[in-house]
Amino acid sequence: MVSMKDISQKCGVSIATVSKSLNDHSDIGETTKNYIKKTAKEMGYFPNSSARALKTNKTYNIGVLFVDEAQSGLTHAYFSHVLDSFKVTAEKKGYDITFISRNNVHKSMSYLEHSKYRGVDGVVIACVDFHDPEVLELVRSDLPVVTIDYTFNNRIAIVSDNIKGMNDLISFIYEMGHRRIAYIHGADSSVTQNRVGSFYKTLDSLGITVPDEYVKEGIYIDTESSAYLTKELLDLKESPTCIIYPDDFSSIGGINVIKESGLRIPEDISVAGYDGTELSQVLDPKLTTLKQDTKSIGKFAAEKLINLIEKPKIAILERVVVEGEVLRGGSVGKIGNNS
Amino acid sequence: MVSMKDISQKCGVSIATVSKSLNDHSDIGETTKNYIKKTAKEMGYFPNSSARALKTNKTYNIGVLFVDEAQSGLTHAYFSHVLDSFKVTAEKKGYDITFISRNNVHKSMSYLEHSKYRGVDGVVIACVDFHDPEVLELVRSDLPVVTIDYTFNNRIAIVSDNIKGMNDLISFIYEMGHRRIAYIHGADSSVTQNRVGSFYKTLDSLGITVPDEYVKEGIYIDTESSAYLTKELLDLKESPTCIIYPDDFSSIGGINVIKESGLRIPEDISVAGYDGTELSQVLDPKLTTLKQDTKSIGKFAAEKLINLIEKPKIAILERVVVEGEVLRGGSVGKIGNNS
DNA sequence: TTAAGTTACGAAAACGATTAAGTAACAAAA
DNA sequence: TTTTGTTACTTAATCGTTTTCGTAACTTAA
Repeated sequence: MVSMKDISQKCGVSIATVSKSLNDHSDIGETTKNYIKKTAKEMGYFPNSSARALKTNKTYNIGVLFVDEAQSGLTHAYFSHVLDSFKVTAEKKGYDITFISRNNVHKSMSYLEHSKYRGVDGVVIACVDFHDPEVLELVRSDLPVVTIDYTFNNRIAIVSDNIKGMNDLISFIYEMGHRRIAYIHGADSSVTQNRVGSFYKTLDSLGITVPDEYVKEGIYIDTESSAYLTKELLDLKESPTCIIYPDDFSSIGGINVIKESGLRIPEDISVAGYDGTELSQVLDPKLTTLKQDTKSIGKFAAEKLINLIEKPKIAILERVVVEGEVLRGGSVGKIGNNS
Repeated sequence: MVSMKDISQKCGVSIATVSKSLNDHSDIGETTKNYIKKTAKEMGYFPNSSARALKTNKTYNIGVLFVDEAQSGLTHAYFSHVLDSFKVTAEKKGYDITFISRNNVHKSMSYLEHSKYRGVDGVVIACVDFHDPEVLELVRSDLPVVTIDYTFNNRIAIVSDNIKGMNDLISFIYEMGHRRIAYIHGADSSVTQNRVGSFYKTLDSLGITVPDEYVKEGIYIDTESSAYLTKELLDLKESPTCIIYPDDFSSIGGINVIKESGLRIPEDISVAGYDGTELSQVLDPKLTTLKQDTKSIGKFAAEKLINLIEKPKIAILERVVVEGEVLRGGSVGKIGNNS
């Protein structure tokens, strides 16, 4: 690789002059500056990021920490969409992204240590177990951090509005005439808590009391549990007219069970998902679901994090709440005037 | 961060001694070595990767280049699985991964330049347009490279065995009694060519002539085109008894059309996908598909690339072909003895 | 006793950049 | 004319490592 030294020799100036020219310092003459820039380009110069990082303590690299219960890693539908948007936004601002993990050969390296080792300028944390001591260590460190879908006291957070999301979803289902609404939710987490809380609150404000049997704990992205729990719901004396699933994918488990028992969707029973993945829109009938705005979430996360990195004084500690949108698929049907 | 300097002061030795101790050089006494290692651990020392990279020209960082037609980025089902496996394997060997892209703020930076700028030790290339001049520049460079699903002359390649895969898939379908088999394939690419080629060859060797109308060019991961083309197939005077789709996801488009036209799967018509994603296994009936061994592909890619990086002399130029497996779902039904 | 060899460490240069401080050369002000 | 101020550079230190080359101190062989 061609270095500043090479350019300085070719141009007959000092290395410092080259550095300052390329970084547009004001104390270099216009002609020299242009000449150097031109030769640099001609010679195919690109800065050595390691050298620059060593000196400036800035890597233009952002760490991504993501671990989920299912170890689905990058294949996680929701996260991969958020990450993709994050990546695109970050790259536009000159940042690359690197994964922070513990698979590392340096077994003893914690997330924080890994981050410091790589010298990332900041870290985005998503979908992990936020009670993990190592995650807490990272959150409490002096590194710029934004969290996704979880809020810490002194950290910027980007959260999907699960409360409004669930409220909107249920309101739509209610408007369609449903009064017996069941909810198979995912494993316990702050996201789940918000959704479940909102589920109860919304129905309560609509004057509906939810039987205990209507709320069941399932597993995210798991069709077996959703299938099993759906059976339980169908076997109830008074079974629900609509079932909400933890997410789009797991709704398929329920849908299959429903069809097997000879029921039709939405004529006999309605179903709804959550996430608004591509999948939900190709099912037949289309799945009614709450589309989380993964694009905005990823974009905001990147913007806020980079802002925090570059202007730590000005950056404000905020909690950005990103609203979703109800996708009114045909899987939730209209029920007669039995208001 | 604590540096070698801090350790050297605490231990009363030179920086060189610290460095050599931590790197297990033979010219340091056992006692000193142990003492230094112990203090290093106590002080929470971790090497500064930038400094090390600057000096050694080794970053323990691998670049990942992935661009697909659909710009689906990380959300690409096949690729995200391959990448996840790649990532896990690489991390186990102490390598982190960084994405190589062109979204970068340094607009003029090519893939190769980006790679050199970041100083990645090697690059894995997948699913991109392998005719892109920039990709070629990278492939022809002096950087260690492995490609996935495409073979260059002087490069290690890991390829999914699309020829055998399609052969196996069709053989199974044939065994189930099908003789009129249609194939909606994806956009042109070497992967597609292999599959289509194998499709024709296999059927030919089974003594079946494929009518031109049975082979249609669709789009990967696209349900609209698969739906549209399925309609065309159903409208034929002599429509196929089985339709193979570009991939699992797009098969849904076809399945919906089939159901809408009142046909049952597999009683009236059979369908098959390709990939073997989770999705294929939760459809009802389960989709018959060819499961590509994404785990092995990612793992091999990482292993071969790291081997090439660490032992460039010994590493052999090979083309690793990874076989898939037919998942015999219920979507392909048995047809009577009309051999 | 002396030469040669071994062991265990240190000094210093180098990787490629950034930047504070210094310095010529020249112009403008007093 | 002298002082002061600009402008346009250069020098040199520095970031945290690695590594080559020395070099004491001690051991062994002659």
